[in-house]
Amino acid sequence: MKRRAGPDRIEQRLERLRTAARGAGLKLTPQRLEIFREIAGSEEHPDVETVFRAVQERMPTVSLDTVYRTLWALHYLGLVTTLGPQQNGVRFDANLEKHHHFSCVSCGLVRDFESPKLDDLPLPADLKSLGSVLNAHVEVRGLCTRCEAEKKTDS
Amino acid sequence: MKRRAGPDRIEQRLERLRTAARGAGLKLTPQRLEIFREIAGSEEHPDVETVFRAVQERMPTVSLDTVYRTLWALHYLGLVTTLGPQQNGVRFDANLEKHHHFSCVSCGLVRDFESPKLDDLPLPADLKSLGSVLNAHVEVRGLCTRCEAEKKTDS
DNA sequence: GTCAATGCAAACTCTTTGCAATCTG
DNA sequence: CAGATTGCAAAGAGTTTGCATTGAC
Repeated sequence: MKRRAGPDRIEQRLERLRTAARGAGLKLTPQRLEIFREIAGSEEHPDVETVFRAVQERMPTVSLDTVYRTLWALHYLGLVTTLGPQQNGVRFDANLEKHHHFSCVSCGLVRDFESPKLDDLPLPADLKSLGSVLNAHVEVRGLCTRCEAEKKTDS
Repeated sequence: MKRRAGPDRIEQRLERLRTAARGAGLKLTPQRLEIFREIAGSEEHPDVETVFRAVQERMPTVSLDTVYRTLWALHYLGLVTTLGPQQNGVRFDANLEKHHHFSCVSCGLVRDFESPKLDDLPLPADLKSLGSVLNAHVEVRGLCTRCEAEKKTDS
C-alpha cells in the first residue's frame, strides 16, 4: 500500500519544477522529470535506492548517480528538503530528558533546547492510523550564530 | 565554545550507565566509560568521528570500531537515541507545504501528516541565542501499523 | 578462568567524481 | 551548435565484521 499524492498535486509540483528550472538555467531532461515525478508523488520519503529502482522500471537506462545528482539539484532549487540533519553519518543523543532540537541548515550543528510549552504537543487523533506514538519533539531549522556571521563576512 | 553539561549531570548519566550495564550483563570497560562520558557531556551531538578523536586524546589506543560498537550498545540499553530517522542514507522530501513527520523506530518508514494546531508552534524567545529560525515542525516517533502487527506475530 | 570486548585489517554500503559520449535549449 | 547532463567505472566516505588477543567480572 504505497501512498501517493493525487495526480493534480504531482502536476502542480512538476509545474513548479519547470518554472524553477527555466529560471536557474537547468535543463529538463527526461531523467530529471521522471525522478522528480517519483518523489513528488511519494508520501513516504523513500531512500535513494528505492527512487532509483522505481524510475528504472520506466527508464531502464537511468543510472544511480543521476538520481543522486538530480536530487541534489532539486535541493539546490529549493524544490525538495532532506530528512534529518543534513550531514553524513549517524549521530547520537544522550539527553533522555524531554527536549527539542535546533539544527543549522548550513553546517549541520545540532543543539538541544528546552521548552515546557512544547513538551506536551496536541497531536492529532488520526495519527494512530499511522501507528502508535512513543514520543514527539520539535525540530527547528535555521542558521546558527556562527554561520550567520560567516555569511555576512562573505558578502 | 564547546558546550558541555555540568559535571553533576554527567555523573548522573554515568550512574545510570553503571546500573543498566550491570542489569544487561555488559562489561564496563574503560573505553565504554570514556566514550559515554564524551557524549553524555556534549550538547552538540557530535558525529562518530568527532567522538572518536576526543576520546583518543585521553586514550590513544581506542579504535574507531569500538566507538561504533559502544554507541550502538548504549543505544540498545536505551541510554542514547539517534538523531534523524534511523536508517542509512539521505532521504528527500518534496512536500513544501507545512507538515510534520511520523517515523517508525523499527523500520524507518516516514510519513507526513498535517495538523493546523501544530503549524504555529510557540518557540521560546531565547532560541535566537542559538541562531535565526527558518522553520519548525514536529517529529513523532512510534511504531508503524505494519511493525506493530509483526511484533504481535513474533511473540 | 571464562567469556565478552578490543584493536586491527579487510569487507561492505552508500555517495561522489572524472571523463567521453549524448542530448537539451 | 555549445555547454550542460548522462552513464559508466572507479574512487571516497562512513560503517560493519571476522578473528586473535586482551581484560572485566
